[in-house]
Amino acid sequence: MVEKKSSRRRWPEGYDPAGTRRQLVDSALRLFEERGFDRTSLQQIVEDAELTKGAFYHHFQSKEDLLWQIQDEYLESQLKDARKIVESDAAPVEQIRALIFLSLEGVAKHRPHVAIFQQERRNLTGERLEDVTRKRDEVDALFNETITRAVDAGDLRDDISPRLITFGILGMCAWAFQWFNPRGTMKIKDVADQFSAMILDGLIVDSRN
Amino acid sequence: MVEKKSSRRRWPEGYDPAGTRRQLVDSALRLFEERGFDRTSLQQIVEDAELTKGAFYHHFQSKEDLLWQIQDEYLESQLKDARKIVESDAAPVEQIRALIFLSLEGVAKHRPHVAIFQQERRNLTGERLEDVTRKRDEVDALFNETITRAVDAGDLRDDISPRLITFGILGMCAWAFQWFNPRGTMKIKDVADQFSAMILDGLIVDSRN
DNA sequence: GATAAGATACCTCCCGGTCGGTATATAGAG
DNA sequence: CTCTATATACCGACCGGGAGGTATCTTATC
Repeated sequence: MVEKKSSRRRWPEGYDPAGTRRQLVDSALRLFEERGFDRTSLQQIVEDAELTKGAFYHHFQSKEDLLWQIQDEYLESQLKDARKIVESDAAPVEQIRALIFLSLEGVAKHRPHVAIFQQERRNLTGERLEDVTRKRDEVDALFNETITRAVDAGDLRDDISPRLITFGILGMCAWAFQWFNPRGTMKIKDVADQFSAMILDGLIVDSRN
Repeated sequence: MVEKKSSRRRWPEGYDPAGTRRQLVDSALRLFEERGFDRTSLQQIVEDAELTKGAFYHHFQSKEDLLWQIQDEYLESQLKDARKIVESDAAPVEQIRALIFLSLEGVAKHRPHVAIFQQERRNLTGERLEDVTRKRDEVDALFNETITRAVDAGDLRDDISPRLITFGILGMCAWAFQWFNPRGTMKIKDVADQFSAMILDGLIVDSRN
């Protein structure tokens, strides 16, 4: 995969401009996850990608711009998938299960993105911060709408506010990135199923069944 | 208070060393929460406390040392309270409710500590990181033990692993600091009660009762 | 030649940390 | 009580280094 190893000034035959950008993003993804945004210098990113600052500033406006693009590509992806679920004709409760799975799947499949989004968001400022926050809120709102619909339909108890349910579920899912090990024995689908069961059916053993 | 190597130190009565130190900690608490550890310079902390770098380095070994002390004072406090709950003679399920409340109460009452612990932990290194991680794990373990006891006693269903239940609950509670507004209408006790109900009794409305 | 893609040298800024000095309070000697 | 020695508490000028960012030049493609 890594074809470009030229530290000298030579252009390979089919050189790929988009590939260079990707390489920078991928290096940043790794380094930001490992060491955090502030503790990762431009120099490190550029060396990791076997490039130079010149290349970097040809593709990005600033270090913050890179951070924003990383977060944006994840949010856009999650937003798209979440919309697909909410716009489906599945029952509200099934949509909730699907959203839980989507969220956890994101954690499992895109760890660096999630880590960076959760931990480095505050390094964004101004418009970029607003943009990312807005998109995050949109995803949250999709959860909230679905949950509210489930409550209104009488499928979920109405003595707990939908807002609180939403935050509870989001928290459970978001927290997974703190402990879930993709290489462990537990598959993310199992986590999703058990979390869903826990929230929807409850934990208490009583005499009703 | 941790003093490992000391050479017969005694505090003169007339001075107020603890006050100065507190002022530095309090300034750091505010600034770290607002701007993050890396984006807060020593100069800012010291200016905010109306002191100088000289004073700072008289009380702390380094910037990281200050960060560690802040996290430590929170963890010690939570650990103490959590132990008290687990060592009580309340029923396991009631202990779980109490632990959930403790965790959420921490978020509400010590926002800056929680924010700094959750977001800036990675800025610690070596022994200090290990120490904080160990104490965090101890708190988590108290949750886990209690939950396991509840499952073993037959109070909670046994088809969801205690470990997963623990992480679910911890996530819900930890996430609260992302959205909970202490000045809002909702009291933290209500959040705790509703989260407990959600997890323990479940959300689904069925015909069995 | 125009333009894109990238390399290299360089700039300014400010960060964490140091270090010598000073002021204050207490303890002990006389 | 005063005088002095000493430890604490704090000040603030200073430093090396590395940070993000820029200017300018070179090379490849059309």
